[in-house]
Amino acid sequence: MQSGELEQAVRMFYRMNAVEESRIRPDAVSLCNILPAFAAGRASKQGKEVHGYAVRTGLVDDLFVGNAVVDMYAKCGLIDDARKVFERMEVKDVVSWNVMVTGLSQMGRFEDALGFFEKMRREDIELDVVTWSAVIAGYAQRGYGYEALDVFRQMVVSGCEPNVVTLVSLLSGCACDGALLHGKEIHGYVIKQILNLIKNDHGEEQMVINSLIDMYAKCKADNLARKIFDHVAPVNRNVVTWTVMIGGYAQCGEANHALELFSQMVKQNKPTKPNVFTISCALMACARLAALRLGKQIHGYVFRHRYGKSDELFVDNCLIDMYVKSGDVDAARVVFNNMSLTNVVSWTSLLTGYGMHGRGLEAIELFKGMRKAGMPIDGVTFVVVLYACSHSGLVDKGLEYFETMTQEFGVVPGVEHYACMVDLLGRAGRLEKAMEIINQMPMEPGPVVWVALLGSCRVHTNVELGEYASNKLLELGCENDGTYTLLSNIYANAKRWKDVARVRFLMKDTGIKKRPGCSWVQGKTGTATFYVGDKTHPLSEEIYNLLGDLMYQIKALGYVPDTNFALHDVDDEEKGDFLVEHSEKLALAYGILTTAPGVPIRITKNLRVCGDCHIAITYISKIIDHEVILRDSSRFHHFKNGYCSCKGFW
DNA sequence: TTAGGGTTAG
Repeated sequence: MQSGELEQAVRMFYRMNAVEESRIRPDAVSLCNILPAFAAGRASKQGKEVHGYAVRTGLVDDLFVGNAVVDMYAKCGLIDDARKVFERMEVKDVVSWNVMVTGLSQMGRFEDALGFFEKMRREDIELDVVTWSAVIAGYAQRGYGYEALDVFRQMVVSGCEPNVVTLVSLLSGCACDGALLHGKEIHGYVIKQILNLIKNDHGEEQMVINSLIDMYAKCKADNLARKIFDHVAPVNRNVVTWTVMIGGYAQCGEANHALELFSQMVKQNKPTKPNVFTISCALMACARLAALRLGKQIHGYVFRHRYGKSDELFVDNCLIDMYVKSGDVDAARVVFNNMSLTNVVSWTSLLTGYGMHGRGLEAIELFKGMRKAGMPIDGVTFVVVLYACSHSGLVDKGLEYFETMTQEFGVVPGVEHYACMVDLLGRAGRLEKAMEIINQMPMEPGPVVWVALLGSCRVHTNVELGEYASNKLLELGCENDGTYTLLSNIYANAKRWKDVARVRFLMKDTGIKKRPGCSWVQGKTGTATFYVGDKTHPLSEEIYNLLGDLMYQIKALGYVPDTNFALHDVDDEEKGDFLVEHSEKLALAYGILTTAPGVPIRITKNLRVCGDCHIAITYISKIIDHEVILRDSSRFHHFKNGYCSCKGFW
């Protein structure tokens, strides 16, 4: 409810009091008009007074008034008061029960809501579409898609006809865990219902179609989602239709498609104005791709189209995240500094940024500022602070924070904090101390802890501990390409080719494929993507020629190819050739060819940067007139004048 | 009178 409406309701209320004094009694109808207004405005004080009036006058015994009072208390968060009134009602109907079921569900007491639902069934109260929809929505909001689907089935069996609300709730539940994709008969049913809605010209089918698109996109069936999207005539698409499709692509890792669609949205003949949801989805896509240029354009769009005060905070937080992940943490800081209002997300996003870019000291300063500003410091804050220490090699500072987080802040370390400590010590090469921390853990070390240890074993070539960590991961059922690849790399590093072959065989046997390494550069005309040994780019010949030149030049400066990273069981000369073809080197050469002197080259890699590429790019940065900003799956590396910002902590 | 769709930090 708008605040104006609430004021109006309050005025009505005082007029009603005056009326009471003049002995003209407001009737049930007036109470049923006023109570929902107080419910919507969460105005429990006024609501209570009206309740008092209803008791004094006996109007509370009216079924509709009773229901409105219960609903008012429930909506104001006073669910126990709601329940007391409900219990005292002599005559109840299905609405009285429905109000309690939804009230409890929305107060986070879903178990109790289900208790009421069961009681309704036991007492043979005829359930209506609102009861069923409320329970389906309750499951859906908690991410229990299968349960929502199950209740939906029971509803259909009982003969109760679903409506738009039911379908929208069901689909939002199915979007959480892909349940609908496994229930084809329900799919058919939903489609039939939508067709019915369209045929009967309800005008509400758009909402169901939007939910359907969202559900498919969230179930990673983005092709299917797009099919439906394309099927909807452009005039019938509203801002949500666009947003769910853009957000769906962003979450499916199809950020390019998301951004194409965003451009299409704002360039239509009669454009649909993106709202904050759309903006945040588009910025999320930019952040994933590190698409700084497009992110800046969206920033410009936001600036020109001034969003409301309450939306500003949300959009600014998304902008900070976009700038941080696109490699421009200083731009993120400017956004932060210009915010009239910040919240914990704003601070944490920027803190993460300083961590990712290896600017640990600034992260620590920001953390101090966060305390001064009175922001809540919780477990998440410490994950970020420890991460920042870890990526800047601030081992002692990290150990200090780990000690004080409980003593000073009352935050008990969870598995994720131990994982940060293992990472912190591991990156710094203190593997024994990392193992000591693991042995001291009061809980079972989860996969995150072993992954952190395994990663460090890879960097610091510790075969024994690496084998131990990967065995632990396999015991925990983490049979993914990352575990096997890291282990295989550790063996290859130690020249244990038989073991490499064994791991590769295991991968083949279990059908696990290594994700191919892939790097991309944002050029003026779009994104150029490269895989290992890629020769598909139109500039391929120039790229390889330039790389050949660069290799020749840096070898003269002292660069020796680190063949440990080639990981093929061939002789060293051949390995050198494989190394030249790594995706990050190809991306860099393309960047040099297409970027004006003095302008930074921004590269993104889906996996961690290869050690040899890291050394090579450090050398190359001595002889080119560009800063190279490389984001890998772990952090940012800023290469300039023969130096990398990561200082070896990667 | 009661139920409903799309966003941010680790």
